[in-house]
Amino acid sequence: MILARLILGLLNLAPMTGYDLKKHFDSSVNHFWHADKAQIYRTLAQLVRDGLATVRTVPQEHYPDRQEHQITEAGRRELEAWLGSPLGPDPVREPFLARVFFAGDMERAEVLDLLDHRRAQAQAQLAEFEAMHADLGDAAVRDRRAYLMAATLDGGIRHVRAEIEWLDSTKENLP
Amino acid sequence: MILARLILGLLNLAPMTGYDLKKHFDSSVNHFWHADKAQIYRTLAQLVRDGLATVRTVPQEHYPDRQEHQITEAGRRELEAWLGSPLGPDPVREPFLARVFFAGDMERAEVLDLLDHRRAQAQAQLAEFEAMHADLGDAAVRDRRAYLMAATLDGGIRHVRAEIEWLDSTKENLP
DNA sequence: CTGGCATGGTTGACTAATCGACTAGGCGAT
DNA sequence: ATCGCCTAGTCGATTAGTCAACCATGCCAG
Repeated sequence: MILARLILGLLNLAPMTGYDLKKHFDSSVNHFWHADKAQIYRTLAQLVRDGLATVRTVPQEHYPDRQEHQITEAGRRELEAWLGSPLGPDPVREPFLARVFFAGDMERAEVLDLLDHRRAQAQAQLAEFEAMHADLGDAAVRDRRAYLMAATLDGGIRHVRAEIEWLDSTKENLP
Repeated sequence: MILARLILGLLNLAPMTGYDLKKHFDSSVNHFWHADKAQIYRTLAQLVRDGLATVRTVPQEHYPDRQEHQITEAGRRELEAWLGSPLGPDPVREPFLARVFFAGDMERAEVLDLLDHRRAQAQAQLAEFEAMHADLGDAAVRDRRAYLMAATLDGGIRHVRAEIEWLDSTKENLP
């Protein structure tokens, strides 16, 4: 599964708890992946079972203990293997395009409404991504790791922009 | 589930067998959704259980019988309800961006290789989509249903083009 | 002093999706 | 004659993902 790899990737940057991981999935990683917290904890347990990560309990004052997970050597090898493996075709899944595809029975006004709603959503997401991008320092110009992370965000932005342009053009010519 | 809706949408265009549906998913619908055949058959059975579709067996010469599924009135209402329902945020899932995000440990040449491979894939997909688009008649200018179906393909095309531009820009500035 | 929020984690039930094998007849090509 | 492909559909096993509840503690605001 891909989630196991993403978690390994994050653990490779720093040891983390499931809670930390969830926060990453909800922020820095959320423009290309989403993960449910139950699934994160279960995948983490599986990584430990498979020897790709280890846990140690770190007590804290005033807070619950942290179950800190660290990537192992085997885990690093797994990660490398994934990064170097051949690209499979990733299955497309665009629920919104699906709606549009089947919207032929709707009134013209309803279709316009649908497209407008989507546009508002996309615009909001664009603003969010652009704000995140602005927060990125200038390390991303020299350091390859930072550059690639920033690049994925840029990919998300271009992606959303393309969608907005498509929405506008689709509205304009709608018969 | 979304698949049930997509199947209803297709059945709304014409009565079909699971086999027919699978072919649609592998051709006209493949730019926004993919479905496994086992899942199609199971979902079809579920639609019948729920009264959203009916089956009748149509014998054929030289070929196995067709289990032809037709949408019911209740099915049409379901479909309409879906089309009119509020847009949820659809969870992003971009395995390729995920790889790039974690590719910081790779050599520069390896990263370039990864991006080039993806570019070749995207280019191939673009050619495929453009060929499909060229096959669409001119009905799509006047008829709303045809227009919207063509629009989703156009969306796919813009999407892939944006990805190619992103890949080029990412390669160009890679430190 | 109470309620909400953050930390940190677990469980059960369920739905969705994938993979591979299996059945079975007909067709055309080698 | 046999091999592979097309039509058409079914089944079992497994993985992935979602939803909602539940546990416990501590902090701060009202």
